[in-house]
Amino acid sequence: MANTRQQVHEQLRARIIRLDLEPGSALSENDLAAELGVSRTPVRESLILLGDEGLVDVYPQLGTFVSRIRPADVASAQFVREALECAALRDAVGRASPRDLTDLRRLLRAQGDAAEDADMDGFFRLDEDFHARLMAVGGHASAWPVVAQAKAQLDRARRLSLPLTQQLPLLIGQHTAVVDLLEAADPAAAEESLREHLRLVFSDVEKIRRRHPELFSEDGETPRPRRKPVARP
Amino acid sequence: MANTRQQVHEQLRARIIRLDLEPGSALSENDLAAELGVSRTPVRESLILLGDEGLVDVYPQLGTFVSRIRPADVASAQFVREALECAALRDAVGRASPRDLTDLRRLLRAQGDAAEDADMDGFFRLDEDFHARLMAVGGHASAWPVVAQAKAQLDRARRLSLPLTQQLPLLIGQHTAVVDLLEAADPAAAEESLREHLRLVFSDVEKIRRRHPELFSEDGETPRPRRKPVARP
DNA sequence: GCTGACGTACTTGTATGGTAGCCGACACCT
DNA sequence: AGGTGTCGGCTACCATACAAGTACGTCAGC
Repeated sequence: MANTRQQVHEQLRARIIRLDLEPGSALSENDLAAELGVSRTPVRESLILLGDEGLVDVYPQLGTFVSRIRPADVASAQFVREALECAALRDAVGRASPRDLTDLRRLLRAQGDAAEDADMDGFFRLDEDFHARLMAVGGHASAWPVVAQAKAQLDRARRLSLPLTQQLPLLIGQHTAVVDLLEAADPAAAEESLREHLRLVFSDVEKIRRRHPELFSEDGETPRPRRKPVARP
Repeated sequence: MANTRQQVHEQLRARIIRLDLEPGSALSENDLAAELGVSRTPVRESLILLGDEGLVDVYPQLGTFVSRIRPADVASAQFVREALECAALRDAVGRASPRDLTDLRRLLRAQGDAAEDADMDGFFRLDEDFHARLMAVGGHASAWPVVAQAKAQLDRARRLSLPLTQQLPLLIGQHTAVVDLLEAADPAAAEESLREHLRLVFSDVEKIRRRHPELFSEDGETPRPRRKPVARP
């Protein structure tokens, strides 16, 4: 990719979602530009886009900060994701070709392998591929970016919940159930199964919130972050 | 609002949706900066955001153009809007307070007045208010921006269909039906009524496509637009 | 008349300089 | 001691300069 801005944007986005950049930490245009070996311009433009996605908060003349996870945003993202994926699945039932089904089942097997190897990054990618493919089967691949943007808010917290590795087989089982019901052409049951699966992710986020409250924004908190104090002589 | 970028962004966005800036026309950073009396930077940053929304297409080293309406994008936007608004309406049934219902009915009356006065801009605003309020009643006000972004693709074409003014009472009637069924707490009928309403808008876009094909991107069209010829001496 | 090379004018992309505003630290006054 | 004014350093914002690239108009050559 020739475009510096896109490179910076993708890299920062990945780092934020991986929690490599911690919620609440400051992001200075100057520091990032120096660290990445580019000028401030593409960094700044990337931060503007990330602000639009809700992944960073920009306070003019004060600083840019990795946004803390806002419970209201999580609920909103979950609503968007659930509504879109379930609607797409309803359209997918009856439209799935044999090729679609074999591809989906291949993804399921790959997820099983990744779970056995404890390959978290691989499992995450395959999970994303699975859900994207499901929407594509319904003829709504072009709506996936909307889901992906909403998902970003959830994935930051989910990444922490996976060390509870014993859940992986459960997730794969739910995926399998969705595919089975899709093949059986039972729209209502398929949708309910998918909804249950997505809601499980939601409750995971709530668990993480209790275990890592520092990643979330308290309700009564002042929205204005503090600048880091200078070193005293 | 002190922020120049936001001002430029909102103004350009409004102009594009109003079709004041015609699909396919070139937008030069320099020209816009001169016209608006600001430098290239805020203009450029606005164009990046508009590109992210799908309202302009940026071709590096070639130019930036108001995007033609892509039928695939219209279908995608319609899917997103329908899924989200219908899901929100399902949640709204049974939650609507008397205050919600009176506010909604006040909006309906205002729409009737705007229709009588042939106040198109006013009717558009009230239509937007109505749908936003409907989602708020379901507790999903924060998901409205997602709908609004999808709606932008539809509204560009809709603006042309409204001179068929005789449709306005039909739209208001459908709005009224939704509120009636919401008050009657009939989720299935309310959802079906809203879906029919949204689909009508969708079919309007198709009508406009036949009457104004120049606003839409042909399927076999080369994606690379031509640069405007220079004046000869 | 037709074809192909080339120059020019335009575009967006990137880098850098200067400005207004905010916060924290600290001396000073009450 | 508690409040207040000022100063310094930092920030994002905006303006501007430079670089890389594309397409069109021109014109030489056939």
